[in-house]
Amino acid sequence: MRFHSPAIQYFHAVRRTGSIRAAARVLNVASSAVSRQILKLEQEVGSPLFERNARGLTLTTVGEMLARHVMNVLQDLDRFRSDVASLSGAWHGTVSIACIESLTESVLPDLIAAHRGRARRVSFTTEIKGSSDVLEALSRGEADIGIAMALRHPPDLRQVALKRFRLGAIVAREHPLARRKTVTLAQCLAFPVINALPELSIYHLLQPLIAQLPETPEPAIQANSIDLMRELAARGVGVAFQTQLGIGRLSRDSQLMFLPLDNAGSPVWSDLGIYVRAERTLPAYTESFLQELVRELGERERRENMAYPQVT
Amino acid sequence: MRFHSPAIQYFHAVRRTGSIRAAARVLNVASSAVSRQILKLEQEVGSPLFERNARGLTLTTVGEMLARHVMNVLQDLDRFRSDVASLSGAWHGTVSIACIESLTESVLPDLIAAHRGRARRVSFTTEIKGSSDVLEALSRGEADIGIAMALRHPPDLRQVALKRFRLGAIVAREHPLARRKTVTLAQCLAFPVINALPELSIYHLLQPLIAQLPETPEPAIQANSIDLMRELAARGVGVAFQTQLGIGRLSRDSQLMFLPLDNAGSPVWSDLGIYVRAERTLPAYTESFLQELVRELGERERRENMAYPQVT
DNA sequence: TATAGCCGTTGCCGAAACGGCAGCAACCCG
DNA sequence: CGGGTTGCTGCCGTTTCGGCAACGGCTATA
Repeated sequence: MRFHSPAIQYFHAVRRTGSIRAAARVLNVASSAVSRQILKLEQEVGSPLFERNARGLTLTTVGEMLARHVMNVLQDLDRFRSDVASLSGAWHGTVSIACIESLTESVLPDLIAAHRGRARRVSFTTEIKGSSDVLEALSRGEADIGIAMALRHPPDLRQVALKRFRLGAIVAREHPLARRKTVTLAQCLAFPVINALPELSIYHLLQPLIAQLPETPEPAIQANSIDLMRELAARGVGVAFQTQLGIGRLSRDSQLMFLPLDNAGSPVWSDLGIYVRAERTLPAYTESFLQELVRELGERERRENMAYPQVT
Repeated sequence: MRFHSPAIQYFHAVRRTGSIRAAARVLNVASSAVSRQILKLEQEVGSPLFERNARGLTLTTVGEMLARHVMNVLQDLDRFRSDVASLSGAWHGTVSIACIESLTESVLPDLIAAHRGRARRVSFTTEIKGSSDVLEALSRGEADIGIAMALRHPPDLRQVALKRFRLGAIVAREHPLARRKTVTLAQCLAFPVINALPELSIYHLLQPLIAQLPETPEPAIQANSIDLMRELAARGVGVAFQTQLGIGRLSRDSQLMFLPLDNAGSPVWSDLGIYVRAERTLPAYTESFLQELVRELGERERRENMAYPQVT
């Protein structure tokens, strides 16, 4: 089912690999063929699509415009294929997800496992990244669904849903703070603290609040792995910060306590956004998973807000 | 700039013309070439795209799916072209509008004239149709922007804006009703009435209300032209029904009076929707006009509601 | 019932496009 | 200064495409 001119596919491969010869290897054709198609494209558009650097190709402005068009075409082709397939009952395809780390503990594996139980022939590709990398991967067409901190998102992405979760302190069961219902940031900083590095978005949530405090002691530990921070907190090394989403299993085992943060009487929110490329209609199997994801996150949001009502 | 395989373009032409030979004439190629491309497509998709009737071709279910994909591709190609053109400062293209008749008197000509004054190289195609035909033309990709009564719209269309205008009685200045501020339907029916035929959406707005009345006299005149109804009302032939949008000039000349309808104390609304194909990003010049259209209709809605406040 | 006018499809053949191979100059890095 | 890479370009066989003419199927009209 390859009814689009080879130039389209070749251009797409060259953009992704950043090199004509590399693209040719991926496509299993001679590099000369790829080179010629690119040149032909540039002639028809009437403007160069790539800047030829010594070590590969970079998109020009016009090239980026064409890349956007080609991405729309190829992604819509995928959707068409899945539409035709689902007509004959065969539901198969690959859902590609880019996601931040806080969902790896329970949300994502639970959902994927459940979905695979129902639709065995739908496979998944997941990639864990930082929030801004998630959005970037989505923009570049390397993922279908993106889950990230709800920052300002580029206009070519669409925010499907926005769920807010309370940020809280994570401490071991034996920790002195563990018997409190809520904690303030100042109370936490009296103890050794496990801080996130700037590449994690928790850093950007907490930093403004910490900066307001009169004194800011050195954190005991800084890390860029949520998993590591969680495990450290469970061993009583210090106080970590997370939403409850990220500590599912250890919380169920009662090894970890989640204490909602109280910032001058109001909660500290961590906004989670679900994103999709705006100029695109998703294949049926992807759309189906997307809706389950939104429903599940909504459910967790609801449950949390019942467990820790907003009025502290 | 034809970097999509000929099969795509041929398929599109065949779908629009409903015949291979007709498509070949439009495309300036031999009919055999078109036939072969269609057969090749069907082979690659693995399923027939058209049903061969004695007098032409009709899309199958799979064919409709491919038609949707092809439409997305070609419309997005248009947008890409306009993006490239606007990069070099040249803003040109054609905005294609499908619209119901009530806007032909002032809204549409005013807007188009103003826009052409600013962007001389943007041309327009307008087609006046009934509401459901407007939506259908939009779905088939025969228009970029659709303006129609806000019925339930198919899921492949997106409602960009929804503006509501008061439905009113239109009478000549000398008409006995002309000195009233508002009128009820019963009051109107005491006089000769110019009714819309079912193909106009006013009919479907008024019919339910008329049916509620104890007696429903025969209308004096039935017509399917808003222009004609307006001119008849101006000549004192009877009472017609319209929104104020459709009677601009004659109203300015004070030949016609607009009397908002009062239905048991509440106004009768006529909802106007602006529509666009959902799976599509508009070219810059089209988007620009669309925004002016939405702004202008919003402005008219606001002005009307000030002239005839909701509380009667 | 015969016929003229559509329709889509198919063989045949020349023309155009495509892809593979090998070799070119330009560049980076050690 | 070589060894590696990059993209580009003749040359040539293969594939694809399009035009022409003809065929069978169908409809409407005489």
